[in-house]
Amino acid sequence: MILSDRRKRVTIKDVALAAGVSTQTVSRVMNKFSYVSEKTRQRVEAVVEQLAYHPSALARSLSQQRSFMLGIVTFGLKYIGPSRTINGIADKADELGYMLLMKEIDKFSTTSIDEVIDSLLARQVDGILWVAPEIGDNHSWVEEQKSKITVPILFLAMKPRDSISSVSTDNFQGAVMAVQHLLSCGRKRIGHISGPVSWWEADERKRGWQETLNSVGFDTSEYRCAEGNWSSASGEQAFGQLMQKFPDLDAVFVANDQMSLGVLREAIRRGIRVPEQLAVIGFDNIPESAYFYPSLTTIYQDLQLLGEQAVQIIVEMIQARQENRSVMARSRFIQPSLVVRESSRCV
Amino acid sequence: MILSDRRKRVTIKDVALAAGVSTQTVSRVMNKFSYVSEKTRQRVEAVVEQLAYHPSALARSLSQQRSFMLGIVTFGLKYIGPSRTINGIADKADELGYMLLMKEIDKFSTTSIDEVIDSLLARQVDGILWVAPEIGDNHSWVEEQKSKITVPILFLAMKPRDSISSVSTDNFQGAVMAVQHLLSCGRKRIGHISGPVSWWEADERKRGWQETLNSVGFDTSEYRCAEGNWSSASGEQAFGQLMQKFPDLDAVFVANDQMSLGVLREAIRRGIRVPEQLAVIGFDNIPESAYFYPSLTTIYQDLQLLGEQAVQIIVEMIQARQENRSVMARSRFIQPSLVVRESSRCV
DNA sequence: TAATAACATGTTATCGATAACACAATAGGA
DNA sequence: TCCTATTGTGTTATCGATAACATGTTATTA
Repeated sequence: MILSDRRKRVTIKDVALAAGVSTQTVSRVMNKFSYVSEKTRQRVEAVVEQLAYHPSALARSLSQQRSFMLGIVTFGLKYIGPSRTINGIADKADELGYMLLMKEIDKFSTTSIDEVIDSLLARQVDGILWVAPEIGDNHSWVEEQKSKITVPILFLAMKPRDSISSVSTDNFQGAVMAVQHLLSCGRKRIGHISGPVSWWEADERKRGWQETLNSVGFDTSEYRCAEGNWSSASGEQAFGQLMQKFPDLDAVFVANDQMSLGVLREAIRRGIRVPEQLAVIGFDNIPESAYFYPSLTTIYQDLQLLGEQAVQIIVEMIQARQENRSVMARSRFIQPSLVVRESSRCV
Repeated sequence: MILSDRRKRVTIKDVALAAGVSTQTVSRVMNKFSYVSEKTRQRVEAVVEQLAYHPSALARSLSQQRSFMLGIVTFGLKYIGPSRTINGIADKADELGYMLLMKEIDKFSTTSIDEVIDSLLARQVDGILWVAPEIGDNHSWVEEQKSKITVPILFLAMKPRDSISSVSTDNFQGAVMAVQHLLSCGRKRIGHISGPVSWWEADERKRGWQETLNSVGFDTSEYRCAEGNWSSASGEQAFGQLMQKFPDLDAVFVANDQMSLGVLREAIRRGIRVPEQLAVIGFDNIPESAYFYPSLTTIYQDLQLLGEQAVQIIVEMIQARQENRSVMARSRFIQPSLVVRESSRCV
């Protein structure tokens, strides 16, 4: 057992030399396929074992022009949403043999977006997953720059657009379900606390609330809505405003669970009994929401699944491009579901 | 303006050819340093601009034997803790010019650990951050395998060991602060709901509770402790057990905020008034805890900072190795702090 | 038995960059 | 003026693998 210099990595040449074959043969053994005699194979494998040879994925990427890495662009990793999604991405990527090259962005300036994409492309990622919310027109660059991006790119939680692929939770439908549930419990005056409406997701949820009320002929001339910023603090505050203007509210659909928590707290402070006087329904189904007081009815969006599907789809796109097939860009939706708990018990 | 084939990447050769210089000169222009005449520089830069040349970081990594990538090994990304840490890591890495190559593990078998490390090394990461909890002896491989890992490695949240570098929150000290706070409020019968004690972090928090009570001469012959699994459900259940056995409890230190939420809920169910009859203190300071009912006193651990420091340290280790200096392995602690809220108001 | 297919292996070029070295051309100092 | 140091640029080798091609050896088939 020869111990070579610790610092130096064992290369395919070392193996070839030690086994008395060409590097090409070693490469063949490592990658299966192609013909190698049993005898040679065993000899090479023995040497590989002995020298603890591990091929350089880096060199392989360079020569194959393929890295088996996915570029992940995220925003707001400290929040639970993105990290759940990443979790699903990581699982599926692992299963399909891809690694993740991550880059977090903290703003949406054109230059920073350019830089991020360049840095991923420079490392030869095979595809890019854009895991960042659509806020205002921060996705407008997509149309112009799309042609410059030389690898498949898939957007998560983006408003559907022609000729761009995306996967999103059906926020609109989720909101519809929430409001229908409240209606079915006999609630008549249903308010809404939205997320920042410049966010596409927040806007969709709001639209779902509004259109559902319209569709059953409810008066929405009075605009029973306040805007928060996803935080519990903002939920608490928005609910205060709402109650000030509409003391007769008997239900509120809140755009996420964190804000719902703020609502519940403020309700207690004001002596409003939930659900007797006021039904509350959230969105997301964070694990804690089952232990709020009262436990929170909410719309469950499966972000883990979203991440998994995203990887599945982008890998298909990568394979298609590899085989020179072209695939239709497509926008997909994942359906959320209703989780009924105490905060909306029928009265 | 010549539009070349979309598919083909612009290489240094294309630039060299177009500018009428050697590739080496282009390389010199791209990397500053070294002598290039002003005239040549401008000509090359113009061509770079025109062809939209972006150097391949991949090729550079191969030839420089340096990738400016950090390997990140995580566990339990779906929980908020790890993702907060990753957030800090991502920020600092970006600042220092590193990208993150992520790999999530879901179990701790020796083979899977081997595989993970190999896959990172195969891609030539410059260093590895191990962002996974120490559970039982799942870190025992470190001692044996350390020599095989050819790049610096830094562990987060690991029990200090000689000749291994780590950064952790001082869980013991956090627990001490929590219990001292309860004592200073005049609480006499202080229970504990721990995390899974096979986790080093959980064990440290428990030890802090125990030793603090011992140090002030409190009777700990009665073992006022129950074990949870970090979830709200387990907190609720553990608290039930605890009250069954020790109905006279006047305070409880809970090993994380999620479990505390379960405790608060169960306390309400049992008609126990918090904080009048029972003080509750958690650990972590998740954003929601300020909006629990009552709002939760807790120990704040700055995971973001933990991540940032980790990157800072590993980059120093990388630089040291690059310059062939050796650095002492060191275990570091980050101090948590006490956040007082309603759930422990003095009576 | 000769032609052909399947198997087995080696050689050379390539992926896209940088390192190391070589060699001019200029500038400054003795 | 000659020598040396500083600049500026090109050439060749290298990083660690695979692709493409070439070639030799068996086995199969007509």
